[in-house]
Amino acid sequence: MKYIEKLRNSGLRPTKQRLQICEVLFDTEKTFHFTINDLANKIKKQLNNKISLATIYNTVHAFEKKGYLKQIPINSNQTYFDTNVSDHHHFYDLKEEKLIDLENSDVGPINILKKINGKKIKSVEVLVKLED
Amino acid sequence: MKYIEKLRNSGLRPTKQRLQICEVLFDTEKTFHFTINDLANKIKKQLNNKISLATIYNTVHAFEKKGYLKQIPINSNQTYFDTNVSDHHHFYDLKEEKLIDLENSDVGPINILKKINGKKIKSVEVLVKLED
DNA sequence: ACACTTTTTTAGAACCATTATAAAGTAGAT
DNA sequence: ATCTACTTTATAATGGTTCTAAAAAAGTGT
Ligand SMILES: [Mn+2]
Ligand SMILES: [Mn+2]
Ligand SMILES: [Zn+2]
Ligand SMILES: [Zn+2]
Repeated sequence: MKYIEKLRNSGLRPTKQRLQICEVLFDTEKTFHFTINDLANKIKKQLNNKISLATIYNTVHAFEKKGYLKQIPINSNQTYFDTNVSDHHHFYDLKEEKLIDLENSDVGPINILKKINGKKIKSVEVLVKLED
Repeated sequence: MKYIEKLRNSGLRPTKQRLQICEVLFDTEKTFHFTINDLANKIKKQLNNKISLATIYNTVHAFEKKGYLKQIPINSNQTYFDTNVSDHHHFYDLKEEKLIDLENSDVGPINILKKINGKKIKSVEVLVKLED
């Protein structure tokens, strides 16, 4: 299993549940955006065994903390995550309620001119809302 | 009252509660960011009478719909609103959990190169996360 | 002022995503 | 095999937000 190493190196024990969640999240060609609910459904469909919701939450948060997932800042009652952890931006289609990746190259360089004393920039994220 | 007209023109009846919320929100020199909970506390402190939480929610949503308030896209369990409805951006201080305005002039011009068929851009919002 | 309609406020219930709990299970070390 | 720390799990609790439906207030016409 290719994820055993990855988990071990992160100080996470490679349990059956974590490995299966890795498969669902990272064994795809393309990266994708999801909510916990999306992920739970995907797991139910792809896997024959059940993983408790608490474990899904725990695992997603553990992976996020290790940098294998990113949270996307957006106003929604559910939290959105991204398997694309590269530095990039998003369209948000208001009608469809869907996120679309916007690569850094699709956005001109962003230069933050204002400085805040004693603070440094950790990330710069652009959200472009779309309407019809 | 200067807000009576404003509310009438928006098709909102100028009730005592709405006028009082207007005072708390718009009678200040500076614009500010708030959650519903912040606003409820502010109302409790500034006003002698009580406004029910349901009315605060209703009013904030009504004002947002009319464009007198903006929702700020951010990952939090609470929804953040802004009395600054101009086109602008935000710093988010992760340690202090505070938002700071970032005027358009503090950010270089943003050019979204990618186009989505049949959709047009409604807004472009930048969130700059700050750490120590 | 009064009657009538529509909108608004309100307390409280309901909703529901997320987090906490604590007991049972598992992984890794010795 | 034993021990210990970590993990999973079902379930309860939490808490922001929305819903409900009855009372109050606002607007309209007379
Ligand atoms: Mn979360
Ligand atoms: Mn809201
Ligand atoms: Zn993305
Ligand atoms: Zn602002």
